[in-house]
Amino acid sequence: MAKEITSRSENYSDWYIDIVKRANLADNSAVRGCMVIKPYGFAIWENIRDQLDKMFKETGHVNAYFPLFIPKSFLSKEAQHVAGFAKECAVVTHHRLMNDPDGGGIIVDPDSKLEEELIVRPTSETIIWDTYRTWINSYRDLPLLINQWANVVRWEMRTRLFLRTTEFLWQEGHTAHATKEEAVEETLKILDIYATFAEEYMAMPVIRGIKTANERFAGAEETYCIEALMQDGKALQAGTSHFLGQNFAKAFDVKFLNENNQQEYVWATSWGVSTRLMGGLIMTHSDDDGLVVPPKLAPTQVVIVPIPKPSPVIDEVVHKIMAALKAKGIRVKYDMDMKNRPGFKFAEHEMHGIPVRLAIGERDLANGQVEVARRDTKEKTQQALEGIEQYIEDLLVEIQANLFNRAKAMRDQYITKVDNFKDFEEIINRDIPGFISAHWDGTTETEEKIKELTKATIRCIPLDAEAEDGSCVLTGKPSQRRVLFAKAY
RNA sequence: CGGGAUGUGGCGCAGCCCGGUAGCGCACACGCCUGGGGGGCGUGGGGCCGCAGGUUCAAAUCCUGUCAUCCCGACCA
Repeated sequence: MAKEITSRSENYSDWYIDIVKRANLADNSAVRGCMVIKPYGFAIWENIRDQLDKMFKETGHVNAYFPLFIPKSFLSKEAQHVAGFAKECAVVTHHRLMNDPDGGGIIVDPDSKLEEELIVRPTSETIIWDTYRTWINSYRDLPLLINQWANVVRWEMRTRLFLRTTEFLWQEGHTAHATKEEAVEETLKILDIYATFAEEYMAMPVIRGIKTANERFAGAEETYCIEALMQDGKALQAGTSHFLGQNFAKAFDVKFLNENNQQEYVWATSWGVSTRLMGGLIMTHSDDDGLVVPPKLAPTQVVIVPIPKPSPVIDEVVHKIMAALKAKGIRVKYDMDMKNRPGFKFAEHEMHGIPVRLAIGERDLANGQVEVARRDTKEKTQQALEGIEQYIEDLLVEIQANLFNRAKAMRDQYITKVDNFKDFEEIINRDIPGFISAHWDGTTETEEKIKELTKATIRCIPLDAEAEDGSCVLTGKPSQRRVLFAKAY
């Protein structure tokens, strides 16, 4: 049926790439590892961005913008931070080009070498904390709750559209607080926003948890995360919120005067989600017919297809329906294209994941009906034209809920409790491995050993993990709670 | 950086072994017939065969070099 799209069972990776390209989300670019986000993909990203932005602002955050370039010396001020990012930085060394005197075209002018090289930001903690030093003097300046929407560059070895690109778009929040308690509270508040957004808007169920020391952000005291499960049984880290302690305050000498006139270092957090969410969105809901977008994030929620093509009598009814839907705040589009036939249009709209499609022909009009097709179940029904806007409003709510419930049922089905290493290996090597809930002795050595043996990593220690005495699935040493393992993107 | 593969109209590919007018499908443009799940017929436009050398009367094809991309590993949001 669907042309040029690999089925999930045939090859999940190819399926993913086919969806991204055929649904016009993104393309590879002339620059290795960098993608072009196409208008339709960007429209979805804008909806993600706008909703998150609203949630940040509702919780007291404001937006600002910091430079793309970071002086090399800044990056090295926090030891762990530089260790974590040094291997994947793009560096600006010159600022001018010239004609090659030997006729070889344009070359870098060797005389334009920079005194100090500039790093293209892989993340902005350093430049931001260097700036905060001058902004923060007193406890009255705190808390400082700033977010920025930006692009960052991480020179990864292997890239995949949306999931891992050399340049990606994200938001990064950087907050400063007077006390540790307040900073930890902020970290958790953001984690809650991320989880709420993922579940209520993306319809993507997530597990809230804490990263192990091994997986922690470079320079953080504690990293909290939301982890989602994709349809192929691999985990996707969908967002992280870091409690940075006083590490960056100390590295950049950011102190404030407390109420008792004493100097103290500031407490910090940072947190981010990226265009990777687009990958999560695709791999949570889409099927072999194309993309599936939850109604709340769909650029177009309802598309109307005239059968077989626009005509004055059909147009008139369509415009009435559109007005009624728009009055309810529903994003609706009339497909007036004259070139393609209905069957082609149906397939195209399904490929783009539009939640609801209406088909209207003169036959329907004679019956006072319209055909309603929902993208999530592919169900088609005839509905009365009268009051159709209410039916559709309710249907969009139902689709949103159905997508979440379906994804959650799948996710829950693929969380397996495991108590010995033989079972662990068997589960992790299934076609759809999913999460493994198992005991772990708490050491990095064991974590690394398990990764080496199975390619599974500890995705997180769930925040809601109950205390339970057990023994480590690999070493048999005592453990107080289960952690979640999975193969990850 | 190790292993494998590929570069030919916008996209997907054949042609290469065995040198001799650059082809097919899709897409695109126009016309007619169609029209409730990716229509049919016809006509037409579009190419330094990745790049640079070499062999040859003659190179997409053979030789040398080079660049790029993709896949599999190690690194990661």
